[in-house]
Amino acid sequence: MATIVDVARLAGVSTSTVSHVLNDTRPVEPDTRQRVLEALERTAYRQDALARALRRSRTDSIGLVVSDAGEPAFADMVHGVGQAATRLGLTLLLANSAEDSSQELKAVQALLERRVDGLILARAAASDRKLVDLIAEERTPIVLLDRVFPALRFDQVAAENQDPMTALVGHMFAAGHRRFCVIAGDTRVPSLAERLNGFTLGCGALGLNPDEQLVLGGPGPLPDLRDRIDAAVASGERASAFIACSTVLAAETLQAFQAAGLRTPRDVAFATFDGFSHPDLFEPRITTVRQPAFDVGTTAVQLLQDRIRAAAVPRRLVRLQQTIEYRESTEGFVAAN
Amino acid sequence: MATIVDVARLAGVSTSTVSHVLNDTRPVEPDTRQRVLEALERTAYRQDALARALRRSRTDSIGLVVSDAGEPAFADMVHGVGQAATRLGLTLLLANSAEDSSQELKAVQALLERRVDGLILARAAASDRKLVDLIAEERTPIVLLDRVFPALRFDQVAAENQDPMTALVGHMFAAGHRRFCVIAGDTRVPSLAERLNGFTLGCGALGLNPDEQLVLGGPGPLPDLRDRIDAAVASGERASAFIACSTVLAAETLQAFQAAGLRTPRDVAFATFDGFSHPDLFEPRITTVRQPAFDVGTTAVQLLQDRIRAAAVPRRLVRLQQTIEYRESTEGFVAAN
DNA sequence: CTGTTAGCGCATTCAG
DNA sequence: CTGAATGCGCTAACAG
Repeated sequence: MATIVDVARLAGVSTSTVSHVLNDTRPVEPDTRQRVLEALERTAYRQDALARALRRSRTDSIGLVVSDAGEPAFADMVHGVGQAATRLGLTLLLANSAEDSSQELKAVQALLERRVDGLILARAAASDRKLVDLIAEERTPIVLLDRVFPALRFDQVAAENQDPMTALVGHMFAAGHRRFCVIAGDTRVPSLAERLNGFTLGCGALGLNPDEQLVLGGPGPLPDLRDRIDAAVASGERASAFIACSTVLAAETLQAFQAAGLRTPRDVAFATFDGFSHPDLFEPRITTVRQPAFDVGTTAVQLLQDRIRAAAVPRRLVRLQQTIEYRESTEGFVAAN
Repeated sequence: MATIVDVARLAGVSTSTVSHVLNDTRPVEPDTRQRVLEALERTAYRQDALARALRRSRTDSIGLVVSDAGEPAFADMVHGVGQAATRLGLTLLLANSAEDSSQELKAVQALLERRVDGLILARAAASDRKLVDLIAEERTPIVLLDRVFPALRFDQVAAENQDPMTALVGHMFAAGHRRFCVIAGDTRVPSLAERLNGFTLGCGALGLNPDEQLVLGGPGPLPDLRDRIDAAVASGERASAFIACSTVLAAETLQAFQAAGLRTPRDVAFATFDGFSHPDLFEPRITTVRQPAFDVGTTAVQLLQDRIRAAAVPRRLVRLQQTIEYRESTEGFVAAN
């Protein structure tokens, strides 16, 4: 590859002049500029972003590490981050931790070694203690995505989780439901904990006996989750309404329904967070609390960019509103009271 | 940040020794090594991948540019590429061209400037002529993903598209269908052209009159696609079987069915390529030609890695088999002959 | 308006 | 077994 030296020699100027026409960073006499331009052309010169970054100590790149690219909500966030980055002329370095704390730590270190200008991080359910220490001391700007820890000093973005859940419970209560089963998953994940919290609050406000509500999940992975759901579905005291707190949990629940020969909404009411694609094309049509995942992604980039350009701006925690898409799966129940 | 110089000073050795213990690239006396290790620890040294790459002229990173991260098949491929890259210790730089030729060109240039060791490229439907020239002359290894151009000299990976379509037509023919509508989309995309080709071949082999088959699509974007589908659906001479060649085309088609009050398979048979997630959880259950998208991604990385390590290996074009998942949407038709 | 030069942080050759 | 010195390709003082 041709370097700036080759170009300078061919144009009969100094490397500094070449650099300055490349970056338009100081005035250059029209005809010398012209000569440089031609030399650039003739040598098929391509800038070396590495050398440039080393010298300027800025890479114009940002890193993104997500805990689970499999979930559709994350896929949309990644998409949003990518688009926003492109729009700002930033290259995106992507790493997937697959919910694994050691992979996550390695990924963050790798991105930091590559001197990304900033980092967007959706922490795994259980981060390595080292990771927490590492990012706490890190000078590179960091934005937390989706999995929000208000106690930490970072800029953060996530959907509003608690209130929509409360509203959802209210909606189903109004339809006559009194016994709920909530498939909560691993509540070490903040978004899931917030959703469960909204559930509890909602029940309390409605005067429901919390003990009668079935909660599947807690602070840790639930290896026999599917069995637990099956049991809840088969129970003689079965809840009339089921709420899944994420797409994967929803899929498990629907499978359990199917295995038990239950249909929605005929036999049970059902609603989920995040949900599936094309929800109106298929049956059952499921009431879904939908987060603006793409926008969560673009917002993360925005926060990061602001932080990169002005370290002094106050820390921000942005919550984006979710939308409840009401569909048939929560309709048609008649209270048995 | 501490540099190698700081570490060397603290350990009382030369920078070269530090470098050698870091990379384990020449023998070092046990106790000097120990001193270096301690100094590394005390300074919280972090290697600078930029400087390292500049010096070694290798970045240990690969670039991926996809034409449409929205399609679920691409999302899976990205996932596969990411996982394979991680496994090989490569960082992934991701860019999305959004099917736009100028964005695509810019993305490729940006990645090349960052001196990726290799590039995986799912070309947009209509690439800029400049892009074609650029990659043709490029020395950086390149692998073509999903959108395959056998005439080009690159390593390439894609699913087998033609045969499964032929088989699918045969399956539906056996069920009694004689009039097909194929929603083919933009046939400048090789995978779509191959699928359409398989359709034509399949019809020919079955003695079907090609003129009676309705083909929606061709070499270019079809802006009024949905209108055309609606017309095909409303036609008095409506086909009894519809085949969509991609997920987005399938979604359009299902919407058209819905708008016309048609149900699958009661009123029309339907099948699609790529398809939707959780196909057995929802109705209609759609016969789907499913490609191993994740594996397509990992294979691309494998080919690229081989090429990076040995430029002389012969060029390879890998086709991965698709699976036809037969479901209700193509059952239950009784020939009207 | 332009050229000379000193590093950015590291790997690596060459001496010792 | 170790150190000194060079340069990867570029930007940005500084000097003219």
